[in-house]
Amino acid sequence: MISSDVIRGYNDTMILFLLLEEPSYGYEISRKIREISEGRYVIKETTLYSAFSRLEKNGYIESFYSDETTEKKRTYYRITREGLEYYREKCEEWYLTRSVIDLFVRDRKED
Amino acid sequence: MISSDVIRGYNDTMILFLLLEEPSYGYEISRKIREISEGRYVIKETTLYSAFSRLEKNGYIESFYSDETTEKKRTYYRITREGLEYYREKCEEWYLTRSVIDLFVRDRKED
DNA sequence: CAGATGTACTACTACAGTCGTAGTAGATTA
DNA sequence: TAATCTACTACGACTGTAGTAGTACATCTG
Repeated sequence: MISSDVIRGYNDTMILFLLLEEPSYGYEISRKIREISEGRYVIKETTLYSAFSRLEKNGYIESFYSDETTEKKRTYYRITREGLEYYREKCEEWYLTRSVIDLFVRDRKED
Repeated sequence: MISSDVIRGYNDTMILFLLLEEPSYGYEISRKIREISEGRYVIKETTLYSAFSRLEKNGYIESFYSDETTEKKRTYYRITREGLEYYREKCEEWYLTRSVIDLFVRDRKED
């Protein structure tokens, strides 16, 4: 399992990625991350909800309640225009970061 | 410029990578990181020195002073067996992490 | 029918790594 | 002689994540 200290800074990006597809809520996001990563990464609840509030505070996502009264009371989130913009920036940043770290991560001595 | 929150957790790995080549010291490590990354990443002094002390505390590097008395007083570091081990683990972790983040970083909607 | 499990959160505390700022001090270059 | 380079150390602050705990309702299982 991946230590989340490594993914730090990309939880927000993953959440936004999933919200691009459709509005969603905590538990579903969590489940999708686990599924997409095939269990390699499982986001902690605290991390997830603190990410939600941070993203909302920054205007990258908006919360709302489902119209259907039959449904369980839960908070849904949808991505905003600013959120999409931010997501794209993070993607660019990721390519750059990945290229830099790749330079330092390879075997040098074989002993 | 890359946000250092992203590389967080890989500063140690970069330092160890450079120490694999030869023992070195703060300023040189800093310079090499800047050079290798072609200026895309510049490690902060405070980050660097706190990484040194953390790595030494964990037994991944050892400090020593140069024999040459003519040389400027500076602390050198060399990587230990445990450091090499740790470096290898971080490399493996990186490949895994990279593969996971890659799944969430790609354009989904083109609007 | 009860109890376990799944869903959907909230609250609070703690910590590690990084940042910003500042300061020291000797060596080299202009 | 001043500016820049080298080689650090100290301190306080911030952010994101972790850990722990608790609430509450729904659904499945024996």
